[in-house]
Amino acid sequence: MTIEAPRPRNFIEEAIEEDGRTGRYGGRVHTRFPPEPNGYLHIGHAKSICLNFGLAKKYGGQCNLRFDDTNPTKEEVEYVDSIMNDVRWLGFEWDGLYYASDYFPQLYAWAIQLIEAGKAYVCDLSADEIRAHRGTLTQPGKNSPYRDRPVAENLALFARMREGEFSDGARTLRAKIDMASPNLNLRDPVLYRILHAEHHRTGNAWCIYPMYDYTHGQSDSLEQITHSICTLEFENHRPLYDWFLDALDIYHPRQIEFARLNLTYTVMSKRRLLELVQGGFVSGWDDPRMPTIGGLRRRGYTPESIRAFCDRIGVAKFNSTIDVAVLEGAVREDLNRTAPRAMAVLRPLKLVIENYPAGQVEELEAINNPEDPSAGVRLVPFSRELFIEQDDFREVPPKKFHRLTPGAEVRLRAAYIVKCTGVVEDQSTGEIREVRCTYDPQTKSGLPSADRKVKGTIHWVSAQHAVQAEVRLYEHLFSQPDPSDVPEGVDYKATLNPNSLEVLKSAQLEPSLAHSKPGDRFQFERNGYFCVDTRDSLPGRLVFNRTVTLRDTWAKIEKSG
RNA sequence: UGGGGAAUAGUGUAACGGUAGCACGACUGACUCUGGAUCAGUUAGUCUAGGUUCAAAUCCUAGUUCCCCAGCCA
Repeated sequence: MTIEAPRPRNFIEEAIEEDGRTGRYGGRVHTRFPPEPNGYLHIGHAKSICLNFGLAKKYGGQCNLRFDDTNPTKEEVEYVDSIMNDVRWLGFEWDGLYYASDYFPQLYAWAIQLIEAGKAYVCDLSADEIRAHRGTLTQPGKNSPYRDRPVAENLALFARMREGEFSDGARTLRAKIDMASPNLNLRDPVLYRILHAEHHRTGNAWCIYPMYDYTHGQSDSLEQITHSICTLEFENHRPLYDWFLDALDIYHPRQIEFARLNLTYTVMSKRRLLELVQGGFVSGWDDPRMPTIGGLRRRGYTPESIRAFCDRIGVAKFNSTIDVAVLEGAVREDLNRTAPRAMAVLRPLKLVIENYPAGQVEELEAINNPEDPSAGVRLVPFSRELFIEQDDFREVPPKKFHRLTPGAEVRLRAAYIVKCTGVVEDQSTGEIREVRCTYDPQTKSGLPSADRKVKGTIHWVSAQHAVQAEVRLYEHLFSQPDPSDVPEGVDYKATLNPNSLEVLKSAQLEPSLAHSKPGDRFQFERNGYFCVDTRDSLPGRLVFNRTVTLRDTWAKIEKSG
C-alpha cells in the first residue's frame, strides 16, 4: 500500500489505513462504484465516484464499475451507456467493468447452498401477507407458515420458480434469520422474487431475480472488493450484508457508509429529478439547470471543477447540505485559469463616438487571458458605432456608479477613453435610443499617454462587426435553499424559481466568437463564464449558456445601497 | 414506542487527552485597463447538564435535537 498523504483525510481513509496496518486485506485496496442503471448520474453520484476512484488511486489500488442491475423492470441500456460516458467524462477509468447480472448463475447456486444449509426457504405468502407478518418497528414479526418447509421441498419449489412455473409474486425465496430482530432487514428478507420480465442483458434467461441485499455483498466478494463504500441509509443493511457472506463462508469485504451529498437550491432524488423532466419543468435530463452530470456538462462545468468540488466538501457521516456557492466557486476558479476572454454585450445599447471618423476601422489588440500569458492576444475591430451593456450607462447615476454617465469618462476595454456627451431619446417613448460620446485618441490602449486614471472600464462590441447570438442565463432551479421546506400539503415544486431561465435573443458578440464550437468555454468579460450549447447551437446561429456569473461586487453594493 | 446513526464559526470539514485549524461565504483595505483575478486583514464555533483529569471537542453519565429502517426498489 502506498500512502501519499501524511495522514488520512477522513474516517474512510482511516479505516483503510487501519486495514493496511493490520494486513486485513493483504494491503490491497479495491473499491467499486455500483450504480443501478435506472437513471442518469448527478452531482451526488460524482461525490461517490470521486471517493471510490480517488481512494483506489491514492492507495495504489483498483476501482471497478459495476452495474447493480437486478431489477429488469426499471433498468435500461440507455442508462448504462450514459453512466459509462459520465464516469469517463469526469476523468475516471475503471479497472473492471461488471454487471451484477453476470453473477446470476453463481447467486443461484449460492441460494441452493443456503437452502441446503437450512438457511433459506421458499415462502408462499403474498407481498401483503409478508408485510403483515413482518411486524412493526416496535413489535416483532410472526414466522411464515412456510418457514419450516423441508429442504427437499424448498429445493424442488425453488427449481420450479426458476423454471417459470409460477406467476409473478406467487412465491419468494427468503432467508431464515429472525422474525423478532429489532433490525427489520433481518426479519427473513426476500432473496429472490419471481419477475417474468426481460432483462437488458440476460434477456429471458431468468424469471426470478435476486434482491439488492442478496446481490450486493456477494458481488463485492466475487470481485475481491476490500472496501464497499455506500451511503448512510445502508447502515441498517450492514448486518445482513455480513450475514450472507458469513452464511456462505466466502471472502468478506468491509462495508463503510458515508453521508450522501445534498446541495442548496436543488433536488437530488431520482424520483424528483424524473418528475421535473416528465412534468416539463425543465427541458430534459441534461437541462443546464439540472444537477445531473449531463446538465452540469452542458451548463459548462468542467470535470476538473467537479472533482475539485468533491475534494473540497469532504466525507463524513453527518447529514449535511452543501451551499451551491461552493460548486460555483469551484468552477469559477477553474475557468478563471483556463477560459479565454471575449467581449460580449448581452443587452445592447448603441454608443456613437461623435469624433471618430465614420467608416474607419481599427484592429485593436486584446489579451486573451490575463491569468495565462501563453494564451496570447487577439485583434478586435473598433469603429464609430459600438454596442455597450445597458447596465453600463445611467442617465442619473446612483452612488458609487463607476460607469458611463453624462459628462463622465470611462475606458472602453482594450480601446480608448470616452466621455459621454449626451443621449438620443425616442421622441414618443422617452426611451434612450443611443448614447453619444467623444473619444480621446491619446488614450489608445498600450500608448504611454493612455495611463490616465478613469473610474471604470466597460466592454463593448463594434456594431458593424458584431455577431448576434442567443444567450441563456440561468439561475438556481429553486427559489429557496431547501425546496422541501414547504408548509404541510404544499408541493416542493411550488418553490421552483420562475426566473431560473432567461433567454436573450440578440446578444452582440465580438467577431472572434463567430466560429466557436459546441462545448467551447469563454469568459465574457465582466459578465461571467459561458459555453456554446451542445444541443441547440448552430453555425451562424450560436447559442451560449451562462455557466456562472463573475463575482459581482457592484451588484452587492447596489443591492445593499 | 424498537433498532441503527449523527451533532465543531453562516455552510462544510479537521483536531484521536495537551495552542480549536482549514476551505467556502461575509466584511475591511491594497492593487487592477474585467466592480473579475490577486494580495493583506477582520469576523465567527465544540448540542445541553453533570462527572473524571493538572488538562476534555476528545473519556464517563444523563439528557436534547436531527437523520435512517416496517418494497417481492436500490
